Formats: sequence, C-alpha cells, structure tokens
Amino acid sequence: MKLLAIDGNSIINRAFYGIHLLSNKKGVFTNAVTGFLRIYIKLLGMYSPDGAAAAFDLKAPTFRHKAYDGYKAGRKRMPDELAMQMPYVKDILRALGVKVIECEGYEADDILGTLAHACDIGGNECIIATGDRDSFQLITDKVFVNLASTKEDILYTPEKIFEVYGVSPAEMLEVKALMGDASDNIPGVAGIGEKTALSLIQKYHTVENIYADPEAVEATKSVKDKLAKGAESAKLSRMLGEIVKDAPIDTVISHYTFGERDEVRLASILTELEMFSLMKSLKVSADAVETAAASAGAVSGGASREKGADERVSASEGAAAAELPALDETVPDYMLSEDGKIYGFAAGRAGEAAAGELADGREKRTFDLKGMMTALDCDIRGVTFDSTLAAYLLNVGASEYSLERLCAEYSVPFGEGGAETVHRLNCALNARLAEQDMMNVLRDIEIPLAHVLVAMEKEGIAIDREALVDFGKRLADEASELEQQIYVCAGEPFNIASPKQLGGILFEKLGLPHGKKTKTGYSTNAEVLESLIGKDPIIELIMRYRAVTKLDSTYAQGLLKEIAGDGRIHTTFKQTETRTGRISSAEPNIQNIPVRTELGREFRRFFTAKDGYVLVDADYSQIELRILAHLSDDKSMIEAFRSGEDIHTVTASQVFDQPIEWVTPEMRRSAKAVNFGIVYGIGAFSLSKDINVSVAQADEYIKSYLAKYSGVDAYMKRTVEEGKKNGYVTTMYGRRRYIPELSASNKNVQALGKRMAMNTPVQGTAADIIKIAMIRVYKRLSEENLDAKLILQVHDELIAEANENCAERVAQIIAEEMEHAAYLRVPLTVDAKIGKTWYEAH
DNA sequence: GTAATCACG
DNA sequence: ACGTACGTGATTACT
Repeated sequence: MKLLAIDGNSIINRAFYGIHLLSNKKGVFTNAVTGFLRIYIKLLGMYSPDGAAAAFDLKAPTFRHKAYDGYKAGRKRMPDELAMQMPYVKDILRALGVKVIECEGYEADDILGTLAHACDIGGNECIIATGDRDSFQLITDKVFVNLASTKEDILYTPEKIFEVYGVSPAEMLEVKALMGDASDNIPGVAGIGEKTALSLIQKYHTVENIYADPEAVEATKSVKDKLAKGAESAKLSRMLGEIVKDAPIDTVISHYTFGERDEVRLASILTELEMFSLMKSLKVSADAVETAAASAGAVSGGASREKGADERVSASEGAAAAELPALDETVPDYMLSEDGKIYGFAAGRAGEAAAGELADGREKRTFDLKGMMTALDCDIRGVTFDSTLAAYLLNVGASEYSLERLCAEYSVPFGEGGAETVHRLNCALNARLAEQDMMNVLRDIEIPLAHVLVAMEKEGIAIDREALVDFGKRLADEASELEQQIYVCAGEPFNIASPKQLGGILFEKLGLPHGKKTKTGYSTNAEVLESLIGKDPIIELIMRYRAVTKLDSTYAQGLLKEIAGDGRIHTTFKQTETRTGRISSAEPNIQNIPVRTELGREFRRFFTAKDGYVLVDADYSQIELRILAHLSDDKSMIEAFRSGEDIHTVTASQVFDQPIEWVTPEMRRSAKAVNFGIVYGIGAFSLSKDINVSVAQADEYIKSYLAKYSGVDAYMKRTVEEGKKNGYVTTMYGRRRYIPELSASNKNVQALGKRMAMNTPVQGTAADIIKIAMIRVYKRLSEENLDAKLILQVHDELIAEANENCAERVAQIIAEEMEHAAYLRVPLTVDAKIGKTWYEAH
C-alpha cells in the first residue's frame, strides 16, 4: 500500500506562519488548522494514498539524548496562538480516519523514520510530507519526501537528492553531521558549511571514513584544521542527527489504512471553527452538519482531552462545568427492565423499544451493555457510551454498579421512567469521563471488549465429562484412604477440614510446635504444615489430603456442576470487577484451573476441543516485567529483554554479580522471586519467606536489585509520589485507580497503598494490552472468515477453538495480534501452541 | 456473612 | 515496634 506519513509539527508550523492570523467568533485561532487541512487535501489529491498517519512531538523531554543537554534547548516554545490549535488538528485528523501518533520520548521525526523504515522493509510505499529537510536521510527507493514550500511542493526521490546534492540520501546525514543544523541545535564542525560538507562527503561518503585517516583527506589546510578541532563534535552530531527507526509505535502498515470518517464529529469541529469552505472541500455530509448543530456542546470536549494535567484538576473542581461535553439528545439511551423489556429514551421521549432497534448501527448509549447483550442474546451495534462501564472506569473500587447506587453517587434523580434516568446518568458520567481522559479507554477498549466477552461466554469450552467423573472418583478414593490413615495417626476420627479441630489435634494432642496464630486459633496453612514435615508422619498425609480434597471438591465436583446442556462450560467474564482493569471469571472460575502440580494439571486434559477442532493457546512471555521495563525506561532491563536472554537468569547474574554462565538454577529461582516481588512492591520479610533465606539476606538482594536496576527504583518512587499527589495512579492507556490508602494514617495501610500504587500501573497496563489483543483477534477471525472462535482468557493467555484445517493460521494470527497490541521499548513475545486439550496446548 | 484455605496469573 | 507481595474466586467450617 501507499502510506502518507505527515510530519504534523512541521506542516502545522508551515501553515501557521504561512497564513495570517485568523480566528472564529469566540477568539479561537484557526489559521494553522486551515492551512494544515488545505495542505492535507492537496496531498491526497497528489498522491492518492491508501492510508495516512500524522506524527506529532510530545512536550515531554526526550530521553534518548540525555548525553547532550543542549539538544533542542535553543528551540523556541510554540506560541500560544499555535498551541491552542494543535488539539483541533489532531481531533480533525482522527475524525478523518487518520491515525495520530505521539510517542513519549520520541519526536515526530523518529516516528516518521520508524514508519518509513517499516514501509521500506515491508515493500510498501511511503510519502513523507514535511516542511524541513531532516527527513532526506530516510529516502529510499520506497520512501519519498514531499517537501512543502511556499511556491510548489517537490517530491524528493533518491535520484532527485543526488541531482541536487550529489550524494545519496543516507549520506545527507553525514553532511548534516559536518555542517550542523542550527534549528535542531546540532553543532556540526565549526567553520564548515554546506558546500564544504557536501564536497567532503561526495568524496569520502561518511564521517567515519574522514576521521579514520584524517591525514589522507584531501582538503585545504584550514579545512583540515577545522576537522581536527571538531572531531568530537562531528561524531556527536552524527549521532544526534540520525533519525530513530525503532520508535515503539504500531509498525503494521496495513493498520494505517484510512479508517471510517466520523462525519458528525468532523461537522461539529469544523462548525465550531467556522471553517465552512473546508467543510465543503472535505464533503462533510449535510445530515452530519445538522446533527452536530443540534448538540453544539460536544465540540469543546474533544479539545479538552489535550488539556494539561493542571487544567484538568481545575476542571474537575467545577470551574469549567459549563464547558463540559454534553451528550447529543437525539441519540437514544437504552436499558433493560427486570422482566427483560427494552426501554429507550431520545429527544425527550421515553418508551418501550423493539430489539431490532438495538441491532442497527445507529449511534446509541446503554446501561449495562454486556448484560443487555447476554439477556437478549443479540449484538448491540453503534454503542458509543455505557453507564456501567463508564462508572467502573470512574471508580474501579465500587462493589457494584446498580442504577440505583450510581444515581445516588452522581446526584441523578432515580426512579421516574427508567431510560430517562439512564440518559441523565450518562450525561453526568460522560462529563466526568471526558474530564478524566478515559473516553478512549471506554470507546476503544471496554465497549468493543464487551462484545468479545459475550461471544466467548456464549461459545464456552467443551468438557470431557466421563473422564472428569472418573478422575473425581479416583481423587475421592484416595481422600478416604488418607482419611483413615490420618485418623490412625491422630488416634481418633475428627473433621480434618476444620482448622479448629485440626489445630487441636496437631498442636495440643500431638504437641507439635505451632507457628503463628490466627484470630480464631492456630494456623494450619500449607506454610505451617511445610515447616512441620518430618516431625510427624501425619503432616504429609494431611498435606496430601488437603491437595486431593481441594481438587475433588473445587475442580472435579465443582466443574461437573457447571457443565451445561450442550456439554460445555460457559463461564461468566466479569468486566467491572477488578481494581486493576483485569477481567475476572466466575461460575465457574476458569482462570484458576490447576497447573502448578502434575496432579492438578491433569484437569486440563478434560478441557477439550470438539470433534474436528483443536485448541489454540497463546500466552505472553513475561508481559508484566516487560511493561515494567517500558514504564521505568530502565536501560539494563530493556537491554536484558532486547538481548533475548532468559530474564530471570539475567537478573540473577546482575543481582549476584556473576557472569551469566555461572548462574545456578538456585540463583535463578531466587532472582525469579525477586522479579515477582518487584512487580508487587517488595518487602524483605516476604521475599525471605518465599525463597527461604534470612530477612537480612533478602534485604541484600532487594538493595542489590534496585542498585542494578536504578531506573526501576526511580520509577517506583515516582509512581508512589504521583499516587500521593493525585490520589490515583494510571495505566499506559489512562485507566485510573484511586488509592486512598496512600493517605491513611495507619502505616501498614499506607505501605499497602504504596504497593498498590507500584503494582497497578503494571498489572493494569497488561490488562489493557491483552484486552486490545482480544478485540483485534476477534475482529481478524471474523473478517478472515476463519472457522475459529476465541473462548477463554486467563490474564496473559488467550485460547481459541479452531477447525483443524485452519489452526496454524489461527495460531499465527493470535500471536501476531497479541505481539502487536502495544509497542513498548522492549518486544512483546508470545508463545502459541496447538493441542486437542488445554493440557496439550499449554 | 466471615474466616481460613488454596487454586490461578 | 510492627507487620509483612499484587490481583482474583470457590469451598468448607463456623458464627
């Protein structure tokens, strides 16, 4: 395909300075938006691309050039008149179906470089639209640069570059390293300008060549002197000038195909900016203009997403309440009554609705989208807002999201006429969600996910009932044998399952040393029993008894109860349950099917694919640690993941200061525990228990870890501080969790708050990423008409049931979508397997 | 209904 | 001095 890659900042600058200041009635400047769109339309006409992406700088400081503080320091701040137009440009682009890419720590150039490179290696064509010559180094026989100028645009190809400069595109970077670039604060070699630089590179091709043998360089004495003096500067400039080609962005070029236009959104923004002639050029539909006019308030909401953190705080204090986005009154709100009737409310009118209304693609809002689809057994299309999901995002800590409670929480009168209440509630929730920057999480993640979850539940997974019954019998038999042996050891029969009676037998009758006590008596948990092994033969019998009865009651009997009439198990995935954004599974819980012991793992043999089908199981490798590496930007950890080495082994080598080859399995186990601990917000005491070393020893490990991975240390501190300051922490995608524990007076509670603050962004981002993957896998499987369905999710693992004849393809698609669901500073890797049962596929 | 225990990531 | 890793759900005993 042909991709148009727009250098957003550069083009918008051209537009701003190229057109005199214009503004609408309200005083919003519009010249840069106007100019940008004119250029955009012109580019479409010139190149007819299949898709487009617009790259923008983020204000955040760059992390890759820390070595050189002066970099970019000299660049002037964007004037306010231009800055206020940025959000509009981005919103319009999105409404036009163009992906807007911003990437923390990377500049627009780097994003363009990455896209261009991806096109180049993937056999796609890329046209970079920019106003400056920096991108010339990216030109190849697939990548061209359209240089916007006041007169007419010029398309630069490798031939054109050679014609104009006498060097290859790649050599443009070498030229820049010598001549420098004032606007980018690249020093170059003092005294060497374009002419000299070009002639040197024409002859020697690279800076490296020139400095490899400076004596051999043919040039005047003065040039040679300058070169000698500027050696360091030239090498630094070479580094600074090179455009990054591996920024963590989506590099699947087909993903940039033009998306569907959001006509109404487009109409409302352009109306607000009073850009009527452009509306015509863009052929915005009259209907959309009318709809947009009916709800003029919706526009400022889009821009508010771009507000800085400080402004957001003030908005939530109510000062800007009037500017909050209103909901379109003509869009209907739907809910289900207790007896399953559908009620709708739109444009002031309420009434019972037909199921057919829900299946059409017209925009609508709902209360409990997932519940409605499950109850009505239908797909509800065109949903742009859902009360339950919005309320969950606003407060993941609530225990339930009933209409009644939400009305109380958001001061909406409850009771009169169902769907009207929902509408009012949605208005309140919508305003808050926009304020808190979570509209994208709702629209791009939770709402599409609801459809996927409903489909997964409906599909269910086949169970081998007979084998499960047999296994249950075997477990029960073993349990009763153990029971008799335990009674013999104890000298009397008693209820082994009663911790109270068991405690009496072990610690009073048999006089074994008791560990800690619980509120109600002695603790008899696995850890305590473990410590008593060898003191009395009863201990191991009890441990085995516990394991066997647990498996029998929870898994054998428990699962048998849940097999539906179709011979399959249909779990319920709860979408608004966890504090971190994960989904949970209940009735039955299929996310805790045993795997850690060989006996327990047997249960996975009973989860099977139907005849002619197989299970495809794909799981992320170390996704949470990879996210931690990304979020903390810790150089050692990133390096460790990029190297492809086993992460726990690398950690062991770092923490114990030994070469990789010297890491023993024992050391690796300890390092693994440290890695897990770090994600949870570690304490020396717990770690010591986990890996059986002294507290002092565990403390050493942690200190050593945090010293080696100082970026992680700093990140954890930052995150806790941020949590204290804001009252909440967020995931990469903006999902939020309030942590009141951070300001508790009780120190233990506070410590718990810190651990939550450290863990939530990591666990929550992982949850976001696999949700995105699920949505994309679901879409791919249906679009490509594959005889395969997603059926289970286990936090970092997806399972599909696929026809034997397409299983390989399905495995490939699932792995691909999982790996590409997010772009981090380290790769996300996925292991996909195929098997007749869950046991074989995992 | 709560506590204790233990299954999972 | 004190308590002790994040996030879940199911079962059983017992109040």
